[in-house]
Amino acid sequence: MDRSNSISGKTIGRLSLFRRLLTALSFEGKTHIYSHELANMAGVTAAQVRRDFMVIGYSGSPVKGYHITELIRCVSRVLDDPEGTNVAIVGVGHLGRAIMNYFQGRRPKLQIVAAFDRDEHKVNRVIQGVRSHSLSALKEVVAQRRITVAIITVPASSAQEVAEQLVEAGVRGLVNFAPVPLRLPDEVSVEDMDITMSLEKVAYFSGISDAGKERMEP
Amino acid sequence: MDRSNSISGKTIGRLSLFRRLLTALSFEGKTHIYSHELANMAGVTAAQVRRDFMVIGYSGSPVKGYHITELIRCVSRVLDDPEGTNVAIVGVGHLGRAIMNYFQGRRPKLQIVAAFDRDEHKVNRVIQGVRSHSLSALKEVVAQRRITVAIITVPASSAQEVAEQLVEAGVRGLVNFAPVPLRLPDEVSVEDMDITMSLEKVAYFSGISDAGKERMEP
DNA sequence: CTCACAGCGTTATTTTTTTCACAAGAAAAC
DNA sequence: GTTTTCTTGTGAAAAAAATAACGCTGTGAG
Repeated sequence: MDRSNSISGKTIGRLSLFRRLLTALSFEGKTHIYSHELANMAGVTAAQVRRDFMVIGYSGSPVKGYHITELIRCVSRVLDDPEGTNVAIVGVGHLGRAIMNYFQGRRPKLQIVAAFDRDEHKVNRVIQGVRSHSLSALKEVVAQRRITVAIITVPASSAQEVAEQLVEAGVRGLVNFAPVPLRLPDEVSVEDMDITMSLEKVAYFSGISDAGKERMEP
Repeated sequence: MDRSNSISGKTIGRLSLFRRLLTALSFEGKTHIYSHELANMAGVTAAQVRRDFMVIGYSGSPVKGYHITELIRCVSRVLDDPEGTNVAIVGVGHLGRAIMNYFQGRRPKLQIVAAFDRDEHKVNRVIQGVRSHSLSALKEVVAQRRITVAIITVPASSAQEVAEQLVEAGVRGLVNFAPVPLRLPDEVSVEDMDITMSLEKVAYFSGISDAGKERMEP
C-alpha cells in the first residue's frame, strides 16, 4: 500500500473509526459485513463506506459483502506505520492520565512510550505503565525512543513553547488539547481537540431548534 | 440576531475560536484588529474570517478593521443562549475532572452545574465547585436544573445507555468522549471527541511525508 | 434455465466549503 | 489636489466532500 499518495483527512478519520468497529465485530465472531451495515454503525452513508474502501483499494464481494479480517488488515496497512509509532504525552495532569489510561495496551502499533511534566513531583515515576520524565529531558528522550508523535495536555500558557520544543526534537505530528492554535511549520501535522469549541458548537445547535420558537410565541 | 437560520457547523466552530482569541486581545488592551491578523492567529485565511463575520452580519471599518469588543458582543449574541446554558458531565474520572477543572468559571453563559457518576464513592461530593450526583438521580437533576447539554466521559461500554438516559431526560446536545458512535434521534446534536481517531490521523499524516522516501532509498 | 435481487465498484451529479478577485472608500503621502 | 495604499464586503470561481445513479455479477427462487 502506497502511503505517500494523498488520502483526505476525513477519509483517514473514518477509516480509523471503521477499523475500530470492525475489530469489535471480529471479536464477536462476525466474518462478513455489508456497506450499509457498517455505515449504519458509523453514522455515515453506505456510499461513503464503499468509496472510502475504494480509495484504499479494497474490494468486497457483491454477494457476501466485505470480509472483516481482511478488511481490517487492509485498513491497518494504510493507517499503521509498519515499524510502529512511538508517542509521547506532555502534561501529566488529569487529562494526561486519562489518555494514558485509555491507551494502555490498546494499539500495538501506536504506543505511548514516555510522559513529560514540568512538575518535579510527577517525574521519574511510572504512571499507567509509562515512565514520566522531566521536561528538561524532552529532547534526549524523544530522540532516544524515536518518538514521532506527541499529545499536548499542558495549560494553554505553555502549549506553544512545548510544541516548539517537541518539533525541534523531531516530532512530526501533534494532538493538541490546549485551547490555543499552535503556530508551527507546515510539515508538522496538528490535530486540535478543542473542548470549548465543541461544547459551544453543541450548545449552539441544541438551542437553535426551539430557541426561535420560544421567542416567537410569547 | 436570528438564531434560527442555519449557520454551518464549521463557521460556528471558528466563531467560537475567534471569540476566544478576541477576548484575549481585549484583555491586552487592543481595540481593533484586521481580518488578516485574526486569520493569522487562528490559522485560517483572511477571506474566511471576513466571510464568517459576514454571515453573522457584523461589519468592520475598511480603515480600522474590526472593533474588538463590539465584535465579541456580536459573536456572543450568536453563540450564547441569552438565558445561559446549563451543562452536565457524566463520568467523574480523570477526564471528567480535567474538564470540570478547565471550565470552572470560564464562560458565564455556559456552566457545568452538575456531575454524575455510577460509583457511589464519587457521589454527593463537590468537585471543582460542582456537585456530583448518583446516576440514578440523573433524570431528576437534569429536569430541575434545566440542563440542556451534557458531556459524556464514561467508558465506551456505558456511553450509549447514558446518552439515551440523558436524551430522555431532556438533553438536546452532547459532547461525547467515549470511543463509540452514539445512535440517537436526529434532533440531538452530538460532537464526538475521538482521541483514538485524532491520534491515528496525526500518526498517518506525520508518516506519509517521509515514510515513502525512506523506503525508496534503502 | 431464466429471472429477479441484492450489493459492489465506479462514474456523474449535487452540495458544501473555501478561495480568489475586485469595486469602493478613506487615510496618508506627496 | 491627486495619487497611492491599505482595508472591507461580496459575487464569482474553484476545490473538496458527499450523495446519487447505474452497470455488473453471482445467487437463489420458481
